[in-house]
Amino acid sequence: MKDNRELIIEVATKFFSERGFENTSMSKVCEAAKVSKGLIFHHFKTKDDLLREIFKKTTDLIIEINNTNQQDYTPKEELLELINSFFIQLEKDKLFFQLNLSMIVQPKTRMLLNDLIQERSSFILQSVKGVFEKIDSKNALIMSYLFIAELDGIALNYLGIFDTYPLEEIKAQLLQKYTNNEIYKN
Amino acid sequence: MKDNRELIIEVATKFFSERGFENTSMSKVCEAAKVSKGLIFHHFKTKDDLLREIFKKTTDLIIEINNTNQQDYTPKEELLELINSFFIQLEKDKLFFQLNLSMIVQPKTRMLLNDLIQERSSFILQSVKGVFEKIDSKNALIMSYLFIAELDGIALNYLGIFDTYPLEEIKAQLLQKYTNNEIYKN
Amino acid sequence: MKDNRELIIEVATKFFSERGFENTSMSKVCEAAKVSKGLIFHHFKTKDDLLREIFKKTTDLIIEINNTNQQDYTPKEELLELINSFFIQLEKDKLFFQLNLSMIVQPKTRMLLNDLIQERSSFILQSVKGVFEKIDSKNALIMSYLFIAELDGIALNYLGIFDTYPLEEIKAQLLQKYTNNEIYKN
Amino acid sequence: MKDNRELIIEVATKFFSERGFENTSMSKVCEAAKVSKGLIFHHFKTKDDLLREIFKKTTDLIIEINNTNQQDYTPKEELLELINSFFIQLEKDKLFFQLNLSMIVQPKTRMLLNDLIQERSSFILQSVKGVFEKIDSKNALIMSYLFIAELDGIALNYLGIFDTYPLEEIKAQLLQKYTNNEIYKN
DNA sequence: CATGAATGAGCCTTCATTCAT
DNA sequence: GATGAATGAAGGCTCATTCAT
Repeated sequence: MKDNRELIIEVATKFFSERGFENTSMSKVCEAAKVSKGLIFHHFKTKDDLLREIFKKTTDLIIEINNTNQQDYTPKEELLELINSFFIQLEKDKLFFQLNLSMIVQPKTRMLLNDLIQERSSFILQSVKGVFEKIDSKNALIMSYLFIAELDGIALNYLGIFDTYPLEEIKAQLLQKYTNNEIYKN
Repeated sequence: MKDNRELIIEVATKFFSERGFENTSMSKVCEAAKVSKGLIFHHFKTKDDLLREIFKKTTDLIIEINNTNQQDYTPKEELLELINSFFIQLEKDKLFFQLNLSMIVQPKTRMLLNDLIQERSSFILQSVKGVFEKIDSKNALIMSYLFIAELDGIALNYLGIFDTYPLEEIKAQLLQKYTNNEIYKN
Repeated sequence: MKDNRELIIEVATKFFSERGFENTSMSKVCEAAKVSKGLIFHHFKTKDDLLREIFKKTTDLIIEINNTNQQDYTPKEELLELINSFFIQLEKDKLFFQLNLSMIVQPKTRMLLNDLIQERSSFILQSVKGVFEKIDSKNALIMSYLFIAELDGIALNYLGIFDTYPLEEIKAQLLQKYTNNEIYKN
Repeated sequence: MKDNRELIIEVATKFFSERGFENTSMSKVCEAAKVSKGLIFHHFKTKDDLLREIFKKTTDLIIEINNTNQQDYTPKEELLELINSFFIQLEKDKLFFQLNLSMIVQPKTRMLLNDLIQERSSFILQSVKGVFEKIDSKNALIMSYLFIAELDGIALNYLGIFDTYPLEEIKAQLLQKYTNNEIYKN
């Protein structure tokens, strides 16, 4: 039989993604996981705890994805690889992005997860900055911020705002833009 | 005496921004507006209704802000003006952005507001595209999408992700980028 | 323009019949009658008042129906006429019976209408007894009670209990029964 | 300690009988049962659910009462026994009849219980028909309908319409009527 | 590790009624 | 006669959480 703790996390992640944290009750999670109400509180002290556990897991996943492309690429190749895997992931697992956005944007969950969010974001920032620095850009930091903003904005718009979003064209445009040497000259 | 309906909207907007829709109870709104519980349902059939009303108001505000800069600017000036007013607004009224992001990102509110969100976004897209087209860019549409994503991503990161966000530098970088002729050559 | 007071009574009667007294709100009545909330309370001090007014009206109607057949019939003909018009009315206006039954059976409405119910029932009892007495039955009173019970029971079963109710056959049986001289011999 | 679920049913049955379904709040039931508000919804998903549970229980009780007289009676004795136990029960437990009538007559509860009402009525009809068939009456079905209507009408009048109801005399009359051979000759 | 009865606060909503205009 | 804003109590129901077993 499957590990119950893991099962609960799985079900809760799915529910939090689809309906949001506030709109998912512990009871519903129990029901869907075919687990007693007592058990969920045995494994996670509170609902907030469960959320934090889930956030940590998604952070691990993000790091894992980013780590795989640490090969013997040139900096620019690294960048392209980053963009590439971002778009692939975005198309493959919308719910994953949905969950992360909503955890960050919802006032209550942001407060709850504040420390973990900071940890994760500074990791990502450093990671991206590492790449930009190698391209010898004078202002690697600012470029990293903008790069991240661009990708996050694309995810946001793709998921929440535009009914039809030309993901492919945008990806192409982005790839071209970061290959173009002009933008690094300032 | 102040108009109660308007007062309720004001208070609710503030609460929805600060704590989120799900985390704001109608009772709390009534209490803060010093109004009876019945009255809120006299003016708005449901809580969802109240949310829609608020979303419509923020859309109006967004349109209003964008309309003021339709003067005898050159296209590039228009763009700079757009960026400028975005950053000014972002710093001046974080809650306004917070509210809009969370309404769009929260699964439940997004569902509730879906039609209104589509309306608003296509208005914004057309509006931005109108500017890019005048700059004679071959792919005004894609550039518009990217431009919007960039700004949205900046708002998202500024509000939710990074504790310290170098807004000024980013703005400078952005202004420079969209003045630079290079990016329009493709 | 139609008289508003009458209009309200009409709409309320319909709603009370279809959904019951407790399940009909004054607001819904106002809405359906296209009348302001204030007006309904201008014409009827309370909801209970409105109910009593309606009950009185239905009593008037019942009396009216029963009075029309006070012609130069023989007693037995009178009885048959009574049965006849009961069945005709039952088929023609189920809601009318529905309303009367529910007003009498619902604890709250019965309490509210108690005096009016007693008035009406004793009128009906006297009316029926008047007929049975002429048939020279020794126990006209008991027969009247049973006669009324039979009709009420038929209405009750027809409306509420049996999905398919053989109203025609039952009517035939009843007509025959009260023509048969045997039942009067005791 | 007593079983809480059963206790809730008991209290609710009493309240539904005395004040009607719509006029009994879940809170009142909880209060009277000395049980938390949450518990009632733990055992019964909704108020409607609780009602259905109660209706089922009263059906069981009705069936149970009717089953006890399946002894070696002649058909006519069976009938008299039926009448007898009906009147005994009617005097002993007015509330029981009150509840059943109001559940059937109230538009909302009838809708809610429709399937269960049909089930119960057809059981009773078959049960009564079984007796009349043995008396070799050509039209057992119609007689059964009339018999049931008569008893239901008596209950209705006794409980709801007439302040003073000569139950004893009516019972006597009824017993005599169904002993009399005349009524079976057609 | 696992169950599910039990709690009590809180939520959205409805409703009869009042009152100033 | 007529309107509709305003009230406040009450209602059904949900939910995170606890605890005895």
